[in-house]
Amino acid sequence: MTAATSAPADAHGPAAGPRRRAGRPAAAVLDQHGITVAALELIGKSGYDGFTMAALARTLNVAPSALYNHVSSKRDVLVLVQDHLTSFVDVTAFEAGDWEQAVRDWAWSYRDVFSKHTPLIPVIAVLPVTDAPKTLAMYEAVSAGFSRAGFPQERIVPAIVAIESFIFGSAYDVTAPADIFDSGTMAASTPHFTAAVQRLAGEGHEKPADVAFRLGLEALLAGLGALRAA
Amino acid sequence: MTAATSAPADAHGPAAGPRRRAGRPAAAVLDQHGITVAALELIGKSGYDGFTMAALARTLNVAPSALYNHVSSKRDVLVLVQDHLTSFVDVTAFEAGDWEQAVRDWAWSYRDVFSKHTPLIPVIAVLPVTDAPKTLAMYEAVSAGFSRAGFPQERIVPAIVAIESFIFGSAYDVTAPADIFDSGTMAASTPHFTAAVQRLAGEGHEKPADVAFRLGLEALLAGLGALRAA
DNA sequence: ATTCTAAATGAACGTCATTCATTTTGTGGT
DNA sequence: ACCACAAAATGAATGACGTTCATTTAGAAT
Repeated sequence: MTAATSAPADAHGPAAGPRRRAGRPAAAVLDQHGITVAALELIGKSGYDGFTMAALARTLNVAPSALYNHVSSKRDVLVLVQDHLTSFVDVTAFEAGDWEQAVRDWAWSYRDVFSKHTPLIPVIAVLPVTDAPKTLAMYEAVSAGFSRAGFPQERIVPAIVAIESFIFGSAYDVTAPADIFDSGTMAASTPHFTAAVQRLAGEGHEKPADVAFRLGLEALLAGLGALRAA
Repeated sequence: MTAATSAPADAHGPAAGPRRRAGRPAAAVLDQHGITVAALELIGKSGYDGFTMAALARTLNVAPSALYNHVSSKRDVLVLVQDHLTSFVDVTAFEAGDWEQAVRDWAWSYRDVFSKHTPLIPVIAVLPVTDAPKTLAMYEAVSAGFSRAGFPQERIVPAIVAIESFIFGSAYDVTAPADIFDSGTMAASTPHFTAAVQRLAGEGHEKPADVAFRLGLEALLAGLGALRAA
């Protein structure tokens, strides 16, 4: 039921060599990687509304039903895209340098990647890491960094989950319309909120979503950083 | 395009009295509030998968097309449900008592309400407050509390947005399967992460999502609380 | 009684994801 | 070379859905 990426083909490297037990037929016009790349490109061009199995098949010059030899559902394609996107998240700062800056770089990068792909968030959030190897690799890099920074083992996963939750929520925030907080005709009945919103508009030219993300992230960094061993 | 809740009927109280210009016909079997309540009940019974316009119409003993006299789309119904649910979020602690405990109560309550309604989160996150009066009322109560607690005006909205982002992300987390972090066969290649996950399982009996939420929320409270005036 | 109009109806439509029987096409074994 | 196998591709069909529209219904105002 929840078995994502349960398609027939193996999920090893591109050139895995002859490995199958029985006869290996057909020129293989299609494979999971090709589908993933085509899907990502299609999403970039047409957005998630234009992303249909039919449209995906068309870009691959293939019948829609052919896709189902390699993926078991549209959700499966989204899982593949999600995992592929995760490899664009920058975790290099965890290898060297201090924990705080590493988390900062990672978090901003993570948010930026998925703010253009918010329809994937409901998928990511409940996806077992087994079905997403590159995502798992990201977690490994991050938890290694936390461990090296002196984080108590039993707090590492909760801390990562907390930061990730903040990132996912903030990714949505990026997509919100600029006037989302305009109270319109009810402004009179919401004086405190309306005043706070007005103070916001006058501030610097940084995007509101970025201001909120920075504020929350720095607060999290300060609060979580205190957990590290001296 | 983004004009939610653009249905013909007024959105005032239930008994708004005679107000219309011309003749007021029909016994009005349906109205927005009735639709909202029925939708919420249907979602509770059948989940968001079972929530179709046809099913909603059936519970109201009405043809599906009749719904479109009161709402302009299915998304519109979700907006109504969202706003209705927001009235279940507890903001009472902001009236009296200290800021930190008020935010704590609010945040837990907010997360608990929407963790059972995660399909609404993509809707909420980009919805102009004008289309959601009860949500606006919540913001008013919260920002009043922030203001009273000595928060600088220009930081109030970003702080609320940051906390809300964390709450939305955490709501998804509640719905994640228990074994989401089980690395399976790749455990060997992810030693740090696997070790951290194992430390987690051994800990107390509190649900992992609750542990992460508490950790992140307390960190946010500490970090954001420092912004208050003395 | 006539008229006006919101509300309800039922029959469409169009879009999708998905399934299935069938055909195609290399490859490995003989 | 030939055969048999099985993965891969095809095209038609299916079943949900959300939504639209011409038409009917029925209360309220004049």
